[in-house]
Amino acid sequence: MPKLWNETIETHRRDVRHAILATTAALVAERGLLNVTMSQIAEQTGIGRATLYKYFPDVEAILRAWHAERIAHHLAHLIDVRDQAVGPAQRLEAVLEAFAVISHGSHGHFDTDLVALLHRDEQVGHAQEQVRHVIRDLLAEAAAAGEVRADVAPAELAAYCVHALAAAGTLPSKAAVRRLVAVTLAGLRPIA
Amino acid sequence: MPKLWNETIETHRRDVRHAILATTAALVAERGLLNVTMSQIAEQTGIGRATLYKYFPDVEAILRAWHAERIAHHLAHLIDVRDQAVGPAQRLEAVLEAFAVISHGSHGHFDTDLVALLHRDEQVGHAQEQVRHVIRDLLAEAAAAGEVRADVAPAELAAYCVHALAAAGTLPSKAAVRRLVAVTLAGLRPIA
DNA sequence: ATTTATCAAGACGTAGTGTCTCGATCCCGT
DNA sequence: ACGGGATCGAGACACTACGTCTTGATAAAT
Repeated sequence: MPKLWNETIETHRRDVRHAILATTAALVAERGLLNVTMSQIAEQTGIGRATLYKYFPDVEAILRAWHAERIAHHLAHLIDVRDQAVGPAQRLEAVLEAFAVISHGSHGHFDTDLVALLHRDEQVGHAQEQVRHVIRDLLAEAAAAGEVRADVAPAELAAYCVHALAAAGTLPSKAAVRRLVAVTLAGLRPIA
Repeated sequence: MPKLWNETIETHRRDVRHAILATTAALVAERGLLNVTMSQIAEQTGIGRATLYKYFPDVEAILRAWHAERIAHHLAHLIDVRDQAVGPAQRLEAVLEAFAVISHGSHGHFDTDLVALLHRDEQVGHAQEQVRHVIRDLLAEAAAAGEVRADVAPAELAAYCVHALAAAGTLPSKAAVRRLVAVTLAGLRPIA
């Protein structure tokens, strides 16, 4: 007897998939990456093991999908924040602040380095690159406007921003996150 | 027939342990974190499975030990670099540069975020904290000398440095690493 | 109402685990 | 050189998880 039926087959599939992703992330957070099995995931999700295998071939595939969804969500949010700001420097600052808030909320839960730990999957790396590209393009705009240093390539500055703001996950408060953004922006300032 | 005997029992134990750590890290790099088993590790190391279980209870314990050794090695190196420099700003710059070089060499191979991915082990986190404390103390010295901004706590600035310089693992060249260090240091500069 | 899709329990063979035994080998201390 | 102690690996054993398959039940789609 299926336990997760509600509307159409399509929404049902989406709901099951989402439940699998959410349950897996929770199990990994609770028990660690190496101590989660397909049997546990099926049981905690409330579906059969055979059903789980119809959605994903293994734990690694589930984690990749979970990560890709989170990155896509973050990307959409950052683009939204970018589009609501005006002026190169303001847009950059708004996006970096939003990124830091995201990092702060995730508390470093394998958000950024999953690619390295799941055998360097190109798809996962690609999703992260999209976020970096948004930031790189904003840096290029701000550099062209003379509001960001132009002696370092925007791609390198984007890597700096993404990693520096990942520290937000280790900070205790929103105020500390704002200071981190200010310090990061200070590193981008044009040289006098 | 034991395959790794040479000198004393103590050196033998150390050699076996080191071989296990090195083989495990290589297997993880090759096959990914979730696809490495105790049976594979024993086989590739050239020891029996029962022997492997005498050294470590599971894969996670091996990875923790591997990580702790690398952190200890990095820490010793950073302290050495620190002690060879003179003056607060010079010592800070020297240590940050050395840290960036280490990050560059590791190419992000689960060096920094293993703690988050292996179920938040306090021991692993503690080892990383020692590195951060060295940098934090250098920041405090430099701030007291007026060479680093004092409006942000040294612990927060240390988190910023460690994460920003972790970007070195994604950079293609030593020159890019040097630019990253310069950008990171720019973020630390006292406000005019 | 019929067709199509999804489902879960159970079975099956496989792989890996974790522990134990035992004979072989080597280091250590005298 | 010898006896004692330590380590070793192969194999056995019972267990867990896997990955696939079958089958009858349930639900959506037409």
